[in-house]
This record gives sequence, structure tokens and C-alpha cells, in this order.
Amino acid sequence: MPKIVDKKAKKAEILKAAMEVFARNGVVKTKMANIALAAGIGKGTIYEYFRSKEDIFEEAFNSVFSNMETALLEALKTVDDPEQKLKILIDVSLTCFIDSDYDFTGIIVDFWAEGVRNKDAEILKIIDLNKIYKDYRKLFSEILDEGIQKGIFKNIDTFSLSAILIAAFDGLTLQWILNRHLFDLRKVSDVLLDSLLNGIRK
Amino acid sequence: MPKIVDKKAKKAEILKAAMEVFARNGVVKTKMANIALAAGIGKGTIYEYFRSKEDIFEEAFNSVFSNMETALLEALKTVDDPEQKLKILIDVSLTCFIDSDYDFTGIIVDFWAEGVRNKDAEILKIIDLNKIYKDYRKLFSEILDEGIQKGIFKNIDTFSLSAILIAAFDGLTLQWILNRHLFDLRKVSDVLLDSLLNGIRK
Amino acid sequence: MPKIVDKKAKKAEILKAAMEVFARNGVVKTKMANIALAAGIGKGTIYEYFRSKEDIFEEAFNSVFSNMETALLEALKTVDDPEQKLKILIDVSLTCFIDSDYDFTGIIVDFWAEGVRNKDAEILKIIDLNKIYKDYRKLFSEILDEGIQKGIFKNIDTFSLSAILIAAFDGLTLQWILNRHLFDLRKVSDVLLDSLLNGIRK
Amino acid sequence: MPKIVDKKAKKAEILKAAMEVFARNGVVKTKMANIALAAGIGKGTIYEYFRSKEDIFEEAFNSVFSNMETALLEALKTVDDPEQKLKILIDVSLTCFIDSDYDFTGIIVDFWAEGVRNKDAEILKIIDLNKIYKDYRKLFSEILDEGIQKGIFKNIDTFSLSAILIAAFDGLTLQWILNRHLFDLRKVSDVLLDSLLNGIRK
DNA sequence: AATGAATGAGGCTTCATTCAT
DNA sequence: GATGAATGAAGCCTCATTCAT
Repeated sequence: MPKIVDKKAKKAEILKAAMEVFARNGVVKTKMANIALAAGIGKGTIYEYFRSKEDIFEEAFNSVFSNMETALLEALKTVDDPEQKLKILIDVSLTCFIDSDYDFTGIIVDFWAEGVRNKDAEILKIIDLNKIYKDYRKLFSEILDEGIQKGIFKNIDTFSLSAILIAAFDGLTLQWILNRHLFDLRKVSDVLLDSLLNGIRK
Repeated sequence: MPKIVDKKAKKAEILKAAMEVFARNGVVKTKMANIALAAGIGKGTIYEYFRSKEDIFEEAFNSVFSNMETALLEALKTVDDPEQKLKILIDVSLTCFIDSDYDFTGIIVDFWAEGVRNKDAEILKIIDLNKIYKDYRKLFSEILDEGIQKGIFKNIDTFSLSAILIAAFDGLTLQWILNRHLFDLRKVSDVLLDSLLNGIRK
Repeated sequence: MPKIVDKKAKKAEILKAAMEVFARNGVVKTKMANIALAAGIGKGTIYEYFRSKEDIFEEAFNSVFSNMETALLEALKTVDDPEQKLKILIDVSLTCFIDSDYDFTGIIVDFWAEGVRNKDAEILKIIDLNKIYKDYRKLFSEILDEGIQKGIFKNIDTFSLSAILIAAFDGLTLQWILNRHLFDLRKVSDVLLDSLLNGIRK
Repeated sequence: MPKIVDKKAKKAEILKAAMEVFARNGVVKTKMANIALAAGIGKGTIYEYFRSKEDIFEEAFNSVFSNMETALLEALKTVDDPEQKLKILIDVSLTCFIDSDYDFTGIIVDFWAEGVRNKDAEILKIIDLNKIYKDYRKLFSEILDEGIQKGIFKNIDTFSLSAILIAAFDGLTLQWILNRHLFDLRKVSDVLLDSLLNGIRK
């Protein structure tokens, strides 16, 4: 009988190793040999679990964002108040970036770079950053709409506000990545949300 | 009698060609041959003006941000009112992104990705995105401070506000890059600035 | 009590599977994994019966030609008349090519290619196409000699005639492999043999 | 000014080197490194002249057969008599095989093997052995038809005869490749043609 | 000064073979 | 005996850089 291996677990292990290397060196500069070394396996073994380097990237990408989405939707179920929902949305998003097992903030910028560059290419179907932002904006605007319906928020342009809100958090994260000692991302984010809520509360 | 060549002009020409290709294809996917073709010269000639591909990237990076800084400082001289200064700051920044001779929004994300990744490396001295953001925040916060001093603005945390403002513009630009038909970047930016000014005006 | 396996039978099974895949895809393009799959066993198991891929090829090669030789010799026993013997020789040869359980005409060309290339190498002892042709020519020329002795055939150069006869059948088979709808190999072969017999009969 | 190179000549040089290695080791077993070594250039240089290994194979293939066809058609112009034409056809064909600058009999079998295997694949358009045989048969049958029309030959099945004739020469060449000392290919070929002509002359 | 032909280090991927179970 | 997970040697190809002209 052959060695029994939990293929799923091992694949996840390799993926984790790959993402660590991606985060450290960037996707393009990451060599299959690096991933193999990081995963403690041979180069060839990677191909037992992934078809290609691009395949790894794709799975890493999907993993990050689907994990995030799952976490977001899960967390949203726990509360009912729109203001609380917004707070949760930001909190969970930040947790994904900051408190992850390993540091994958760096990888996100790479994903951005790759996603932006490939916005017209065929990879678009795989790494469709545009769709991800669309979904993310929808998540925000639905909460804002709900708040308006419930009479909590003023009658604001929820689309623009969602875009701006997401933009601000993205941008803050970027600056924070560059120098984590400069400010407490969570606190500044809270300030941002509070200012926003102050501005839109009836 | 040797051929007389304006070395500086030719170098600038090559750099411009390089940035066009960078913008179109991304830094990593850009080959020296592409740059040579775009510049209408031979591959070897590039090395008469640049030491390496990385050297070109470095100069491109510096060129973008020093040009932007020059443009910003120049424009700021023309007005006195802090609110006008903020408006100008946004306006010129956007112009750099949107209305440039050639589209270099894509290149920016590459710069981000490269800058973020190299935050700990020795290239840091060359591609020091952290410093660039620091300078940029300073530019904003000085205007905000000026407004506070002049009694126009409330007594706000100018550091955080600068960071948030820049963040929002960065993030909006990113979303806009991904789908330019989604919104008018200039208009949404105006909305953002107006909301901000409304919130901080005395 | 260890599992009892008829090693010979299983080896033959694997060989058969290998030859099917060889015939379908060519020797070089055939992977050990393909053979294992076709044989319904694990990759590792192949190595319980064969030392290497080359070993399989060698056994396949020998199997084809020794089977053919056995079949030829067996069939020759049933008749006495030289003309009938020639007819049988052709008939059985064609049967080996055409009516085999599985199509192994393709594999033959591979054998040719490999045999020709290795005519000077040490594999020569194993895949000695030259010897095979020698034996085959001998088979023909002995029948022709017998015919001459019996006064049925003219006093011809039996060596050359054997070579030419075999050559013609090989070549026809090749053309037929390339386009089986072009002609009926068996009929054209009959025509060839008839013409020959007409030419050499006393 | 850069080094001036006769690209066509160099490409031909590389192709020649490649064919020598193909002939020696077989197409599949030939590595780009072997070709580079044989051509006295670096591995990378090959790619300045050929797109891929397959491209080299294709050009080699076409070169062999188009050269042969050119030589055949050229030679046929010099004579008028159908019998002479057949003699010339055989003579030039053999010259291509035997007296070539370098030994490319081996490569032919590889081409056969490759052509036969790929008879259903997309390479078919490139290495269409079937078409080559068709053309070759046409060449023969037109001469035979001409002979019939001129009243020199009996009213024979020219298609089958062409196929058989080509087959016999192919097959003889194969046996001769395996052991060149066994017989004089040219003499046996003459014998074959003479027998044939004897059989079909009115 | 300018060039582009030449290169080889280095990357991705394949696959025959091994070996722990 | 049987297996298939693991492997690394080896192959194809790319491309930044060099250098002879």
C-alpha cells in the first residue's frame, strides 16, 4: 500500500508556503524552487498538487479573497444594526490583513498590481479584481441602503460613498504597510468610520 | 569629428519610451528589446545611457514622483487660500495620473508593488515609497495646519486627516483604473474633498 | 500466506498494455503512467516486472518479432508447395500487421526507427533489426531455393529477390498505414506476389 | 555598427548541424544543446534563427523533401523517354539518400516514424508524409501513363505499380541502411527496375 | 556612438524511477 | 506484492547583458 497522504492538507500547506514566499519576494520574483524549499519538498512535488506557477497564484488569490468574503458574510450575520454592520465589515477586513497567520499584506499589493495590469487579459476571469471591488462595494452600499431605509442615514449617494470608504481603507492599509509604526491602522480606521457616520447620520 | 548627441535628451527619450512600455505591459513583463523598439534604437544603445533594467526602473520611478512633486509645488505657489491649495493639490495629482501624455496609471501600481515589497531591502534608498508618502502627507498637513492657524479649519488631527485623504485618493484611483467607466474620478474626488472641507470648516 | 500471482501472466498483461499504448502514441511519447493506467495497475508495480521503460520496449520488440516468427514457422509446416509457402508467408505477415488484436502497425515504424538508429550501438544485440531482416530474407530465399531445386522456379538470384520482396511488402505497409483507404493491402500484396510468381515460374 | 551576419547562411548552417545530429541520435533524443554544440554556437543562438525545436524539425523535414522534389523535377526535364525518366527518378532519389553531403538516411526513418505517428495530429499539415507519397506516386504514375499512351508499356494498373515500385525502393533502402555491405543498393535497384520494365514493356 | 548577434545563467516543467508504507 | 507520493535530473526556452564591428 502506498504512503497515505491527506492531499488536501498538503496542498494547503504548499499554498501557505507559496503565499509566504509571494509575500516576501513578490509573485513574479518567486521561483518554484523557493516555494519548494519553503514547503520543505522537492520542486517536482509541487506539480503533484498544482498545474503551474500561475495555478498556484490563482489559488492563492482566490484563497485570500474567498476566505475574506466568507469571514465577512459570517460576521455580518451576527448583527442587525447597519452602523454595527459597517463596524464589523471594517473590523473583519482589517483582521484579515493584520492578524493573519502570516503576513499577507505584501501579497495583496502584488495581487493589485497583477489584477490591474491584467484587466484586459484573459487572466481577468481568474483574477478579476474589478469584480471583487464590485462585490465589495455592493456589500457596503447594501448596508448603507438598509440604513437609509431604516431612517438611520441621510439620503446619500451610497455608490460613491462605498467606493470612497473602500478606497480610504485600501489606501490607509497601503501607507500602514510601508511603515507600521507610523499609526495604529485600527484606530485610524475607527476615526475614519466615526467621521463618516457622523456625517451621514440623520 | 564624433557625432554630437545630446546625451541628456536622448536619455530622457529612452526613459519616456521605457515608461510607456512599463505602463502598457508592466515592469516585469517589459523586455529591454521592447524598450529599444519603442525608443527606436538598438538594444545595445540602451546600455550607453542606463546601467541596467533596474536602473531604468529606478529613474522612471524617480522621474514620476519628482515631476509630480515639482508640479505640485509649482502649482501651490499660484494660490494662497488653504482651501484652494487643497483643491489644487488634488487637481494636479489627478492630472498627473489621468491626463499625462501617456497613460501611466498602470505603472503606479507597479511602483506601489515594488515599493511595498522593497520596504526592507537596500533598494529602499532608491525606491522609498515610504518617504514619498511621508512628503506627501507633509504637503497636506502643512496646508491643513495653515488653515487651522488662519482660523479657517477646526482644530483637527492633521496627520491622520492627511493620511486618510491621500488614502482615499489612492484607493479611488485604483478602483477607477480597474473600470474607468464606473465613475468620473475627478467628480468623485471633488465630492470627497467637498465633504471633507464641510466637515473641517469652522 | 503471500498472495499468489502468476508473474508470467501479469508480465504479459503489462506488456500487452504497453504495446497498445506504444501503438497509439509512439514509444517516446508513452509515459510509464500511461502504461500503468492501461494495465490497470500502479506505476510502481511495473517495476516489479520490468527493470525500466527501455526494458519494456525491448521485450515488446522481441515479442512482436518472435511471435511473428513463431506464427510464420508454424504456418509453413502446414504446406509443402513453395508457391503456397510464399503465399502463406505473406498472408501470415500481413495478418500480424493488420488483424492483430490491437493495431500495432504504428509501433512497427517506431521499431524500424529505433532499430535503424541503433544499428551501431550496443543495443544492437537486443534490437537487432538487421538480424531480423537477415532471418526473414533467409526464410524467403530458402523457399525460393527449394522451388528452384524442385524445378518450379527459374534459376534466379534468390538473395536479391528475397530482399526486394520483403522491401516491397514493408514499403506497401508503410504507405497503407498512412492512408488505409487508399488501397486494400492484402489485394495489392496478392498482385505483387502473383506478378513475381509469373516472372519466376519456369 | 553591429556584426554583419548572413542570417540565411547561418540558419542553413544550424539546420545542417541539426540534421546531422538528428541523423545520428534521432529527432526525439536530440537536445538543443547537442545542436548548439554541433553548430559551434550557444544554445540561445539557435533561437535567433528558429522558434523552437519543432520548428527546426519542420524545416529539416521540408528541406529534405523539397530539395529532393526540386532535384527530381529538374532531372526529369533532361530526358523524354518514359523508361529513361523512370531510371532518372530512381537514380536521383538514390543519390539524395546515398550521396548526400552527410548521411541522412537515418533521419528519413525518423521522419517516417514521426509522420506515421502524427498522421491524425495537427502536425499533419507540416509533416504530411501521406501527401509526399501521393505526390511521389503521381510522379511515377504519370510517367507510366505517358509510356502507355506512347505505346511503350502494356495497359497496366499504374497506381498500384507506382505504389509497389516506391515501396520496393523504400524497403530496399531500409535494409541497405541496416547493413550497407550486404548489397549495392544502386545495383539491386537497377535489377528491380529492369525486371519491372521487362514485365511491363509491350 | 550605435548596434544587434551571441550568449548562458536561470526559470518552468516533465517524468522515469525510488521507496516508505 | 502493490502502490503512488516524492523526487531531481534533464530538457526547452527566455532575456538581460556583452562585445565585436
